[in-house]
Amino acid sequence: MPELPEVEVVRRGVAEAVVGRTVRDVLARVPRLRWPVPTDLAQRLAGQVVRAAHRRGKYLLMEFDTGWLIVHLGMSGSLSVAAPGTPPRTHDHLDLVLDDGSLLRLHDPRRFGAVLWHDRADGPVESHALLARLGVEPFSDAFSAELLHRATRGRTASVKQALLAGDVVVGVGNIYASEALFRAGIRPTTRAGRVRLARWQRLADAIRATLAEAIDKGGSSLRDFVGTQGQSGYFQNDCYVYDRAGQPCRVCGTAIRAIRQQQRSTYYCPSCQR
DNA sequence: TCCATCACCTGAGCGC
DNA sequence: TGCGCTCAGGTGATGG
Repeated sequence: MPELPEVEVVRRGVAEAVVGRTVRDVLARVPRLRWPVPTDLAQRLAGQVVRAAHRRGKYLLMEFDTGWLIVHLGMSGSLSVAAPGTPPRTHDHLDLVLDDGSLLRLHDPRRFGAVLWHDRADGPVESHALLARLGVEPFSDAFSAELLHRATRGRTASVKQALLAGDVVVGVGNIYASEALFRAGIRPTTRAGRVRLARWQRLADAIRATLAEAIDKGGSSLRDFVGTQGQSGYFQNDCYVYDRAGQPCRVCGTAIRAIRQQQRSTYYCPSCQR
């Protein structure tokens, strides 16, 4: 499922294949995904050039002269470039038809994704309701142990829940939260408000390292994710704990434990993580 | 303000 | 083989 690394891999693919190209048409095959798909996308985008591909958290932002196409891949979404005339498969919900007839195609079986439009006349895209409340980017200068420490004082939720909430740091989903907490040696159930600054420093370093490594490996393909050329990622081969319940810890050999937190699976090593 | 829970959705996997 | 159930999980809405 797409987290920050997967969206970043997609963004790079879109930047390479689509930026600078002109949109000829938009074909939406479903009226809504998580939210209604704007019905006037074809009128808005036909004849417009894709100026840039940005990412904010797990949102992909395709910039046009008049605004931004906001795409969220949800849990099962993927974007791929298809040859002209390629017939849609089941769950191919939306095509951007480019000037040469090739297609930027959104595939999303679970339909938890979203396609939205933010008009430039309504202000910068960062002011969009879905983006305005997001926390800092983990690769930005604003991201630090001090920020994490300060933002979680007094919070009784678990440290993993604090990472997933997205109001402090963005882009860390269920997989990478478990992996980063393992690398930092912090048990996921620890109350966020009781984590000391030195441990936040280890966690901040681990978050950056885990996400960077995942991007280098093309993301994770644990279930649905593929890149814009249909390629799988390889990070899942390097997971220390995620989806490894009962298997020996790669560091100490202790059996990896699986628990439920807020209806989500959490994996950790009871020996390495305290 | 913070936190927990629910809802949305479909495919895979499992037991019967 | 087919049916029904559970699980997977990102995130907004809701209520305590």
